[in-house]
This record gives sequence, C-alpha cells and structure tokens, in this order.
Amino acid sequence: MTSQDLGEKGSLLLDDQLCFGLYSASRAVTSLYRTLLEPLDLTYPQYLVMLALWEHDAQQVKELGAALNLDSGTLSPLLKRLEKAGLVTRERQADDERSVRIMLTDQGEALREQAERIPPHIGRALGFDLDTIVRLRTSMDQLTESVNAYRDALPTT
Amino acid sequence: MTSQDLGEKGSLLLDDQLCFGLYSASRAVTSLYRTLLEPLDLTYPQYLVMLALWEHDAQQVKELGAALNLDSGTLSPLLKRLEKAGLVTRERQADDERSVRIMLTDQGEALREQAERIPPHIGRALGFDLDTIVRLRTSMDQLTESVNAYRDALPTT
DNA sequence: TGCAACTAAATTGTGCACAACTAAACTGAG
DNA sequence: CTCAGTTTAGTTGTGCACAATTTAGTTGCA
Repeated sequence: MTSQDLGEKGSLLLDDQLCFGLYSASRAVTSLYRTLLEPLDLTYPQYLVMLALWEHDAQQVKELGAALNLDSGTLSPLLKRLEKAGLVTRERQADDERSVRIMLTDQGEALREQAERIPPHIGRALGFDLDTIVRLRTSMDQLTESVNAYRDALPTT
Repeated sequence: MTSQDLGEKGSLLLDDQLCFGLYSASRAVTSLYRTLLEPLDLTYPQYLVMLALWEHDAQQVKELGAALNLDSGTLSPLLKRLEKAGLVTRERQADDERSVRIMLTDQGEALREQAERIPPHIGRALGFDLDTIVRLRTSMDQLTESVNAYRDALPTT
C-alpha cells in the first residue's frame, strides 16, 4: 500500500481518493514553499499576504481576508507577526476606526526582489506543461466553488 | 486568458496561482468534511485514520504515518484523542516495545456504518463526472510526487 | 559482550485554520 | 436623536502540521 492509496481497489470511493490526493498535494506544495521561503523568513500564508500587498499596497484586513479566503482569526495574529518582522505597518483608518489598514514598509517592499526567485522554482517543481497548469487551475477553481456551494446548501443543523 | 497568450512572466504567475488554487480547494474540501463529520465527532485527519483502520485494523503508528504521510508529531496526539473518544486502543507490542499498535474498539468499528454516509455527499459536492475525477486524482498524485522530488533534490543548507 | 548507531513513538514549540465570542465603531429606521 | 442591528478586528480555544528534540528499545558488529 503506497501513500497515495489508502486501501484496496474499489474499497475506497474515488471521490474520497481525490480529496485525499488534494490534501496530500496541498501539503506537498506548502512543504516546498516552506523550503524556498525559509531564507525570507516567511511562511506560505505570510507569503500570500505579501503577494497581495505587493500587488496592491495598503489594504484593509477585510480586503486581504476576501482575497485569500481567510478570516480575522487567522489574519490578525499573522499580520502581527509580519509587523513584528518589520515588513508591514498596521494602522486604524481615521475615517472608519473599525478598520485597520495594512501597508508595506520599505523593508517589506524590498523583500519583493528576493521573492521573485520563488515562482521559477515552483514552475519547475510542478513538472506540468502550460496547458496542464491552466487546465488544473480551472478545475481547482470549479471544485472550490462547487464544494463551497454544496456545503452552504446543506441543512444548517 | 488562454495558454497561447502567456509569455514567460505569465506562466510564472500561473504556477503560483495553481498552488493557491490547490490550497483553496483543499481548505474547501476540508470545510465540507468538517460539516459532514460533525455528527460523528471526527475531524478530517481523524476520519482518514479511521478509514485506514477500517480498511486494515491493527496498524502501527508508523504504518498509519506511511499511509497518510503524517509523522508521530501529528499522529500521537490525534490517536490519543481517538482513544479518549473510545474509538481505538493503543498498546505497546510485546515483541518490539518501541512500536505501538492501534486497534479499533467495537465502537470504532461500529462508526463505520455512520461514515458510509459521507462519500456519496462528497461525490455530489465535487460536481465532476467520473472521468474528470479519475483524471484529477492522477494529476494530484503526479503533482505530489513531482513537487516532493523537486524539494528533496534542493541543496540542503 | 559492550556499546555506538539506529528506530519508533512521544514531546515541545511555532504557526496556521476556524468556530465562537467580544469590543468598539458605525448605520439607519423610527 | 436614538438605539437596535450591523460591521470590522481582535481574542480564545481546539486541532492539525511539522521541525527539532527526547526517551526508550533494538540491532549490528568489533
């Protein structure tokens, strides 16, 4: 029995196997990012936040949460760690004291150059041609939407 | 946006996007399992361990770890929680006192019936036909292997 | 036989995810 | 104007993941 095969043929439904494959693939990818991001002292979720800010600086916590599908329970402590590392600042907005604006520091902006070394590694590591990458990405998006819709439609007991 | 339009820069962005898609999809799937497994008082990783034991009872922690790609740092506390819930027993093997054998209790075996209600939900939630499921599972396995091989081949600083 | 090297599981510490809740600020219908 | 309801962040508690280390048990071989 290999790591990708939880049981004998036919005893585990293919649907469950795809979910396990997804779970394994996601962890493998995160593990590679961990290795690649170690010199930058970033975790993968922190890298995602930095990508969002490099793309568009000065976002609210709410906006970052919408972009990454993460809530304040995950983002608040993560952003505090990025602040402590000197990569971002957090400040209450004057016009709406509820919201907090996250901005890159010079150091955070400068890290971008280092981070540009990451994607080429990912491309080589995936080992798929461009069409396959595009096709898989589309499938992942469909799957996410479909699964979330199904979950939201379940009776809320 | 089609693959033909993408230059080198575009493909790099796409690689990161596939990884993010994978991360989002995996979390969505886990979220659905969370809802479906709530009546069974199981988390998704706990469900995976139970699946492995329903398939083949009486496994060492090491064997479960190999099947699920999880180390003892994750499994030890998880198995203690399953034991506390009355689903498994943990006992040192007499012939090798280093290893611990995990066995289903009657209650753990009985939970199988409840668990059989889960996979049909997953199948409907994924919203893919069988060929697509098979194709995606193959891609996920390939991706996991490729990414792990790439990571293991990186210079070990 | 003695003991260094190895193995299996557990432990420790960090950082996500996420549910549930709280605090503070804002909004709008009456 | 007021205050009930909403919004935005943050807090608390649980449970993975995983690196690093520890403990206990086993094995090989000089």
